[in-house]
Amino acid sequence: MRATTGRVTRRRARTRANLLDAAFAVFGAKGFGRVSIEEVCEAAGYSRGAFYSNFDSLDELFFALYRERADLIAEQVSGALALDGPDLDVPAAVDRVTEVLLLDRDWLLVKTDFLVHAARDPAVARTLLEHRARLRRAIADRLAGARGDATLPAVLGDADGAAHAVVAAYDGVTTQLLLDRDVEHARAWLGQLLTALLTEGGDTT
Amino acid sequence: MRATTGRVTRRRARTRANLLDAAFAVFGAKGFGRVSIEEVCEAAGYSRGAFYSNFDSLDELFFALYRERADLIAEQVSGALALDGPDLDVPAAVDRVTEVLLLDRDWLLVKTDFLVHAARDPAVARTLLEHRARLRRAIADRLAGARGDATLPAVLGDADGAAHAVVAAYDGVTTQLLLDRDVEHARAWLGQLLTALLTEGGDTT
DNA sequence: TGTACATCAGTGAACGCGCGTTCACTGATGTAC
DNA sequence: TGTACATCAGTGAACGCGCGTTCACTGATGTAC
Repeated sequence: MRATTGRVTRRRARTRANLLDAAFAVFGAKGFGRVSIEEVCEAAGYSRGAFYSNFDSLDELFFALYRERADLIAEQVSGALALDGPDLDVPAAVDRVTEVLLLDRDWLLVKTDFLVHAARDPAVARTLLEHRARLRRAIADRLAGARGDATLPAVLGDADGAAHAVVAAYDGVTTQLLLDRDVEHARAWLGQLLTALLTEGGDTT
Repeated sequence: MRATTGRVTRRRARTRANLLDAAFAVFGAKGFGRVSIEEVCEAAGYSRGAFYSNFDSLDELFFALYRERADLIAEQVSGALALDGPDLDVPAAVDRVTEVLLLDRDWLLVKTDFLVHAARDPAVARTLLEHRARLRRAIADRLAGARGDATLPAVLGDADGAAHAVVAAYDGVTTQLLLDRDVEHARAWLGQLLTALLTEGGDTT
C-alpha cells in the first residue's frame, strides 16, 4: 500500500475492487487459512505485484473485505427494518431480515473465518464487536421506538436485551446452517425463534 | 500412519497423545490455519518424523483431536444432566451444563476452527452433525423422560425442538464470548436464555 | 530375573517446491498547454 | 480536441526461506527362552 496521497486513480480503484471480489470468492470456497496471495491474484487476473501495490498482506485484504461486506449487510438490515411505517409489523420484518441475513452462504463462511481470526486478536475483535453493536442498536431502536418495551418478554430485559437475543439466535442458526446447508429450514427456524423471542407467548403463524 | 496391525506399543500411544495435546495448545493459540506441522512437533518435543509416523497430515491430526475432545465434552454434559434424581431440576441442571460448555476457551476456539473446516467439507460436516445430534439426543431424552413435553413452551415444539433451541443458544452465546472474553457474563446469559427457553414464561431467579 | 534378538518408533539430515517479497521496467493514465 | 510529458500502476522475473515430505539409520521396546 502507498504511504499517503489522497488521489486514487480509477484504474487503481478498479484493481482493488477486482482483488477484493476475487478474494471473497476464493475465501468463501477454500477458507482464509488455505488461501495464498498467489491464488487471489490468479483468480482476479493480476500478477502478484498488483497485490502488493494495493495491500500489505493477506490479513489486511481480509480485514478490508470484511469491513466492506459487513457495512453492506448492515445497510440492508437497516433497510429491511425501516420498511414498515412507524408501526413495526414483527413477523413481516422478521421475514425480511432473515432473508437478508441468510442469503449468501459465502458471506456466512467468510464471516465465520473472520470470527476465529478476531477471537485471537483483541484489536480485530473490537472492530467486529463494534459492527455487531451497530446492528443491535438498529434492532433495539426499531423495537423500542415502535412500541415501547411493554410487550417484550420479561426475561430478555429491555429492547437492548432483546436485540442481544436476536443476534444470538442468528449466530446459533448460522452455525447449524453452515453444517446442514438447508437454507429454507434455517430461515424458517430463525423466523420462528425471532418471532417467539419478540412476541410474548411466541406467536407462531 | 501404519497400514493395519492392531498392536500399539505404549511408547507409540504416549507419543500420539503428546502430539495431540501439543497440537491442541498450538491450535488454540494460533488457529488451525496458521499452524505448521513443524510447530506442533516443536511444541511436543519431537522431530517431524515422529509426526509422520503417527499421522498422514495436519488435517488428520486435527480431525482426531476434535473427535477426542468432543467425546470428552459429550460425556461431561451427559454427566451434568444425569446428576439429579428422576426429577429434573431445570435451573440447577442448566447451571451445571453451562459450566461445562463454557469452561475452556481453547476448546471453543478449536471447535470453531473445526466448524469452518466442516462447513467446506460435507464428509467432515457429517461427523460434526452427528456429534451435535448425540448432544441434542441426550438433552431431549432428559427433558422428555423427566416430565413430558407438557411444560415446554409451545413454540419450540417437542423436546427435540427444545434441544435444538438449546444448542442454538449455546452456539450464539459462544460467538459473543469468543469476541468479548467475558466468561461470567456469557455463563449468566446462557443460563438465563436456557431457563427461559425451557420453562414456560421464563423463570428468572 | 536376566539375556539375546527382532521389530518398532522416532531421529535428523537432505531435497525440493510453493510462494512471499522485491524491484527494475513498461505500458496506462491523467494533466497542462 | 489533440499532443507531449510526467507520474502511476501493474508486470513478471528473480531470490530465498519455510516447511512438507522422505528415508537410511539408531536407540527403545517387547518377546522368547
